[in-house]
Amino acid sequence: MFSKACEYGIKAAIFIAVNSSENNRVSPKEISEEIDSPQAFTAKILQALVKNNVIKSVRGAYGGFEIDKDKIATIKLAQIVYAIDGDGIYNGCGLGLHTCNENHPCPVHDKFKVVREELRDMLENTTLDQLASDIKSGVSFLKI
Amino acid sequence: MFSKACEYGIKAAIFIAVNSSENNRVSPKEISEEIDSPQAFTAKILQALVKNNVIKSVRGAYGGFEIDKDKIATIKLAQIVYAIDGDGIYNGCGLGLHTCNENHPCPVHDKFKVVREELRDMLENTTLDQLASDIKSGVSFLKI
DNA sequence: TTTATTTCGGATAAATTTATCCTATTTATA
DNA sequence: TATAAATAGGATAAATTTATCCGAAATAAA
Repeated sequence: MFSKACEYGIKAAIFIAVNSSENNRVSPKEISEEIDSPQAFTAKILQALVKNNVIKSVRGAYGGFEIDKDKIATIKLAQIVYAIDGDGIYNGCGLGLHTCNENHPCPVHDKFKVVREELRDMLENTTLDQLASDIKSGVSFLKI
Repeated sequence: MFSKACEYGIKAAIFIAVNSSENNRVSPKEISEEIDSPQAFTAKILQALVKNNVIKSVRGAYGGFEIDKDKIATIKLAQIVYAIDGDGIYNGCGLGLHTCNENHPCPVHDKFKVVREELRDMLENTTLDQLASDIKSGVSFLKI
């Protein structure tokens, strides 16, 4: 469904959110250990999230990644997916047609629309704080 | 959502269905031209569909690919996707966790479940003849 | 101001997916 | 039986995604 990069990005953002809510800045090393991902690759993905204003980086000694506490509740899964995988999941044709729309639909256009709307809905109505709180309470997990 | 191979596979199967309903056997060349896909790669995908009993191949002169007329209405999109992409889309974790289930869920487990069920539903309730008839009536298209 | 720490970013490598090529095998027809 | 036409399948190449490495730039603290 999502690229590996996007999976890492989502998990990393959740982990950062959990820590930022406790005023704790984290490094790529800590992140990749907690979410079980390759460190250098994860660092690249973090850069993309920084560029897209999903997370904040602080360079230099005692630096790391964080999210403004009061922003955690406003960040949607959709923003993370968009930052890493782009808008293909929303706008791309299910069968890869270049031109696929109501007037010139691919064979599964209508059927896919339902699924895609469901997905879009989910991504746009799920915020980082919801996901982070489940991690904090031990209801959900970031690895294994 | 699906791999390129799977996209080609779905389109190829629809094209074969359209032709088989008119007692017309088709070649990889015709198929790849009609669905705008690389010929040799498409041929490989057709082999996978043959192995999984989605389509039938006839070797030798005057050979080609076809689907038993009375089988077209029974073939579900799900079978094609399974033959090419496997069951990852059903069973895989949205965030790539090896162990992700009700007892040990990833952060988006419940939210994803809804989308995945919608997708599964769609794939298991869409048959080749439905898709083929839209192509025949010019309502939907296989390329551009 | 120097040093240690840490992100940034470019270059490169490995793995996977996508795509091509060529030969073997099969089969209908002459 | 010989021939031509067609799928099967292995080997290989190209493209993309995933992953690693290393030096440059930034920054806090000594």
